[in-house]
Amino acid sequence: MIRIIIADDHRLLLEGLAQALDGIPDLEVVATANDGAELIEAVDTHQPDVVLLDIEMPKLTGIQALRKLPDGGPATIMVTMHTDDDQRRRAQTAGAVGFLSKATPLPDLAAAVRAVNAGHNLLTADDPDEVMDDHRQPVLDEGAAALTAREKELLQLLASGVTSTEDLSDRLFISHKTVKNHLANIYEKLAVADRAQAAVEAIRLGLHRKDQ
Amino acid sequence: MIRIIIADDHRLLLEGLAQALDGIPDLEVVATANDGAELIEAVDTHQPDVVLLDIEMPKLTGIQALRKLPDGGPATIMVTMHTDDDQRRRAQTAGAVGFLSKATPLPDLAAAVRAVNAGHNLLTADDPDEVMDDHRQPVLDEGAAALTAREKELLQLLASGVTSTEDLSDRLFISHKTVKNHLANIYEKLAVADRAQAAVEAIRLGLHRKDQ
DNA sequence: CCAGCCATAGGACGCGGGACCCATTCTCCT
DNA sequence: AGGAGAATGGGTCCCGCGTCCTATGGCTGG
Repeated sequence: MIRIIIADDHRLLLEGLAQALDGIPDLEVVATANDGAELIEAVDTHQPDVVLLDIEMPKLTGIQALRKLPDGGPATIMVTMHTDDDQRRRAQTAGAVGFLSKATPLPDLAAAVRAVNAGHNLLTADDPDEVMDDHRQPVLDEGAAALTAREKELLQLLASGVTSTEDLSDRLFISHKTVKNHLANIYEKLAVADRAQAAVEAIRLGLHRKDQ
Repeated sequence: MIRIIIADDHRLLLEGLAQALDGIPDLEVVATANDGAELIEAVDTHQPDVVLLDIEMPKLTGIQALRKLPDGGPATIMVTMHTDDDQRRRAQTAGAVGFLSKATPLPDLAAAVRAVNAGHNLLTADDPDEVMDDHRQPVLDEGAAALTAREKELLQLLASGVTSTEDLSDRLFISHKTVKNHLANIYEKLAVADRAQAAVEAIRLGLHRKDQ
């Protein structure tokens, strides 16, 4: 479990990102900070593995806060609105080991967090993309990866509250028997015993939202 | 359930915020968009109740996208980095009914979403703060509010994948019969038909993580 | 004090769900 | 050409689940 602190003065980003990262199995957000001063205190209190730090912040800017962090402290990734080579250099000089835009997709951020936690410096690496790729992990476990398209459709319905064989067969335009066959296959792949457990698992896997 | 679409080119904010809002029982993020063009399409497809729209976006700015939305479409709240009276006026002229900084705390955003969904215009209201305060608490279904402590315990187990009457009675140290009585009461209060639907509903209500 | 609610427990009943069989048709990959 | 897997549909069997009804003890508020 990688322990993370996020610092950003934009609370919507801060609170949203905290919840999103917490939802990733191997990541844990132990604290959040609204400005540089709070960050210094939170790092001291919680001793995180990784810090995500916004460059633009009131009171103490990200770079200033970064300089105040102890040597040998947490690996720090700067997060910024506009990517700017000049700021990137200053971040590196101040001790950052990563530099990402706020336009980065969430899985990339997660990969970067794992990479710097493993000791990599994404700012000095020969091939940062390759380092990142090495720390991507499949979102789904192997059971879920083996699900067919039709089985996912059925799971989506289950997770949205369509639970009876009758309703499922109506929605999918197939017979009761076929629904029960699909369900039996799903139970085996997800290692569950009944449709209630399958629904819970489907939601955990994020299959309840949007198609595909 | 208030159906929401979020548009922002900063994916960390977009994906984080989407997950955070989805965690609120009466809110549902039905789609996200990375730019104005995607937003127009997503609104057409999903017909949301409320749109959260970043002002600064590539291709089509928030204001431009807002103008392209149909009259009588979703209530739109502009979300912006730097609060700027000039932009606020332009947003209002273009048809926005709310205007918030990205530094707004999450509960305030949720309150604003509920307020505009209820027909309020936060830009023209006499006392916007009072309108917001009136919508601060999530409107939980009355059924869920009527759940007893024991029923919530049972629902937590259900939502964590303990689904058979046998397992439930073992975990709660009560007889099979009592479990079935509790379940029947839960079904009535949540207006569901079986334990699979109850599990889905329990997760939606946020009863799956930590106690209380 | 007693009415009302909650948690507990039991009995009886009918239907649906899950387990284990099977077959057919397609598509895709080798 | 052949094989693997996916999607479809069928049959049987039995236990579990959901429904209805009843009952008792404990707590609480009017």
